[in-house]
Amino acid sequence: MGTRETIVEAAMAIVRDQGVARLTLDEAARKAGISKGGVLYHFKSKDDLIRGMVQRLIDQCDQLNQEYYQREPEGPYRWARTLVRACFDPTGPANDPVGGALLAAVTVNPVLMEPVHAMYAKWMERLASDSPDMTRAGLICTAMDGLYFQRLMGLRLCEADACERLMNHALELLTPKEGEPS
Amino acid sequence: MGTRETIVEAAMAIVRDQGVARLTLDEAARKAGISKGGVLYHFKSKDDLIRGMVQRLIDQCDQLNQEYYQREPEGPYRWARTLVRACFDPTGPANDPVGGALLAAVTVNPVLMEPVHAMYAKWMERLASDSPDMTRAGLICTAMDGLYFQRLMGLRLCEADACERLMNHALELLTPKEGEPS
DNA sequence: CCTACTGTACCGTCCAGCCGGTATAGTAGG
DNA sequence: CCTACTATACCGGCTGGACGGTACAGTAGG
Repeated sequence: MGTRETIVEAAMAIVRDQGVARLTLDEAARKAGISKGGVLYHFKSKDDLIRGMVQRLIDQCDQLNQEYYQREPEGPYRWARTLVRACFDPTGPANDPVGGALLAAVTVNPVLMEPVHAMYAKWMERLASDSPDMTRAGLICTAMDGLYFQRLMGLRLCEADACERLMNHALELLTPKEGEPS
Repeated sequence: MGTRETIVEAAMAIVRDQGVARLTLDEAARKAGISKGGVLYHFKSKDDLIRGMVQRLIDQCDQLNQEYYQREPEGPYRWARTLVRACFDPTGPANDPVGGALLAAVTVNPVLMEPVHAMYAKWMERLASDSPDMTRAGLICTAMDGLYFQRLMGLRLCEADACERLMNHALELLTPKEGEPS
């Protein structure tokens, strides 16, 4: 694995385990097993490092969504269903406990959120492309954001089984019944 | 208004207008029109100040929920409907643009989240007390969290009208139809 | 030797928390 | 009424440490 990736990985781990405040160049270097100079060689500033973290998250999400999309049967709400399934992937970035605290790090510098905004816009576009009822799809996907939020905040509302019921219920709501007005 | 409240108010404003990173004792003092010493007289540390902010948020939420609960007709999902309505209150804490960035401030010190956890637990209890289908209620309320998350992150997915449609759709899903199971 | 990369030493800034001080009000004893 | 003492509220300078960023001196592989 490239040094760059190692550093990003280390930075993520720090945020996850110790909170955003603890993310410093020194600490990231230590955790990555190199020196601060090394970190600053690869990322020319702390903001730059955070940018790297954000990009990584986006890439992971994109990849995961792509995979689930392939696997999801065609039909209405295919993208919405994909998003739901990806959100519950136990290995995905959404389930890294407090992992996305990356986004919290971003709170410090809102400008760094722009790539995320772009990602969201893309998702919405996809969602709109195959959702018979965009309000319905939006509501369900917003619930997925809620799940993410709860994880970020350390709220443990979903025990494993309640979690699965939640997912199934969301999917049900995205499966138009026969004879139901779209 | 007591000095304590003034300080909390000032701190909130800073976080809302300038981001968490800008929240310092000096700045809070300046904005509140007193000196740093004064701030530290009322809150013995920065963490303590943040604790005060969290408490204020909780109190506001509680009050808002109480109000909406009174106004909400009896019947199944009364609490769930209350939470939905409160979430869309334009003057409520949930709609203070980026206001809840308070929670982001908290990201800095996860320990300070404990009161919020307690609040959540109470909400869940209430929710469970009058929801025929807890999975349904949980999903909808999680969507409300998602809304909050999107606001925190500066994602503007709800234009005013889409927002209203979302709320109505959520309420519909909490209004059991005649002849529907459960 | 040169390029890519890593390590170390250091600088300037910022900030939390401390502390000594001031002002005001209340209270008690004589 | 006056003095001594105490409590509350607030002020602002100081300091020690942390952190981002720079400069520069290696060093290993090609």
